[in-house]
Amino acid sequence: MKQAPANTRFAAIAIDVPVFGLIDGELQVLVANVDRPPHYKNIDGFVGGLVEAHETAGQAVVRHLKEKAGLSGIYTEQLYTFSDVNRDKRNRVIAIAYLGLVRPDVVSTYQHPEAHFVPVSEITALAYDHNEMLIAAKKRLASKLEYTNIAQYVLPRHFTLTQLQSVYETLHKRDFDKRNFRKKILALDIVSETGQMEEGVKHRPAALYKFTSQTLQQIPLII
Amino acid sequence: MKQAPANTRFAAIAIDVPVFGLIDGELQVLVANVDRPPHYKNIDGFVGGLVEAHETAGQAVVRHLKEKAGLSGIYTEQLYTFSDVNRDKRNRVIAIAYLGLVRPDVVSTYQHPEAHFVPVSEITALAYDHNEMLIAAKKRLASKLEYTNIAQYVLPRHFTLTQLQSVYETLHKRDFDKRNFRKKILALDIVSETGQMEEGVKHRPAALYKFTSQTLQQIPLII
DNA sequence: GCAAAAGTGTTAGGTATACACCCATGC
DNA sequence: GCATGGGTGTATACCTAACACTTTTGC
Repeated sequence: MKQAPANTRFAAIAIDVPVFGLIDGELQVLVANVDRPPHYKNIDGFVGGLVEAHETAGQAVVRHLKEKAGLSGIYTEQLYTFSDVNRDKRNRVIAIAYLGLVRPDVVSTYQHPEAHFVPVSEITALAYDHNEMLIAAKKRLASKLEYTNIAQYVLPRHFTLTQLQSVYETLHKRDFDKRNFRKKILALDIVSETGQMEEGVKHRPAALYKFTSQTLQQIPLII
Repeated sequence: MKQAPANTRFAAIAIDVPVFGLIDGELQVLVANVDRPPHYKNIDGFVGGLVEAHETAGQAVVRHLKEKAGLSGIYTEQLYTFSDVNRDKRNRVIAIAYLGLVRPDVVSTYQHPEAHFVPVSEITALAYDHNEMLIAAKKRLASKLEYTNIAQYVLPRHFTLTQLQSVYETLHKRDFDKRNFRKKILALDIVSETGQMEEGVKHRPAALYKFTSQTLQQIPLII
């Protein structure tokens, strides 16, 4: 592969990945400490890094998530490309943002020297333009819930209908009627019973369900 | 603005814009001749070009549309970023694709030495990965019709309800019942009568409508 | 008066919403 | 036996879909 003429190569290409997880009805996002004085001193930012000459943006996402957050095999999708001239105050970096999702067991057992999950509600200032990225990512997630089976990527493989409902309630900031929610979800045939029941809970155990398709599918209108 | 270290700057950044217009129930797209031997000889591709050091991707879109297609003030939105290592066989170029839309009068009077509109149905091989871009762009347009007022950008400012219906029919490749379509659109309050009527048609003149909001709005479910 | 597209209402079936009580388990 | 969340049905209002004829204009 030849390189483009040097004067056309003024920018570095980065990927950044807000990774969301949902625990106890609270939306969490993965952040890492950014410490690049003088502009970014001891401030949180999403996990990300440069794209290299031999890889696609998607491959860079996989690599950086593994190296900098110890995450692999998680759901990601491209979100938006941020190209403001001063989005990185140090030099010109174009960032291809991705949305990442992890299941609750990942969040609750997460241990990593560089990165950690924090409730989105506690996020204040982030490095670069990551606050803007966060808004775009939350919006994308909430909207995809309505017309895809994306909820599966923030749930355990086997889950109760109440857990599923809680995903919708958390991300849409409103409550749904339990009976109506169940009727709708079951009518859509996007989940099926596993035959298993919850165990070790101090109330009546719930039936466990799974998504019928393990890949992202468009659903004709969920909520 | 300092530059990033040279070894991180291996790629050029480009924007590419499939611009759609709708004429007589046929979807048209703007292409220009690409002639960059040996890989791309005399083949069509979308209008686009490099992003420069001082501008955002959005600004590059405005500039290239003006310079290479004589278009300004048209609707555009970011679509997807293509980063395959060999998407441009000559050297590494990352392309931020945008979707562009023009009104019918633009398509029907369009004259430009470098670019021209062709029916999407007649498109075969395009340069670079532009066939893939075309698919993504058509999909985006069709899907945004369903939950936004984006149709306005492919219609005259004043249009008949039949013209509006025809936009939906063309992009969804199916027919709608005229009475039901009108009821639905009018109930949504996204268009209002202008008070004017069609002129110079050899049949009963239709009432002319306009969109109540001239900016892109989410609509609670159109079709 | 004919061709061409505009414009308009009703009915039936299905979907969405609102709403309250009994059940199974752990402690 | 009590606290906790699991699980279920019905009635009403609303929305969707199917369907055909009359009106206005240009020629």
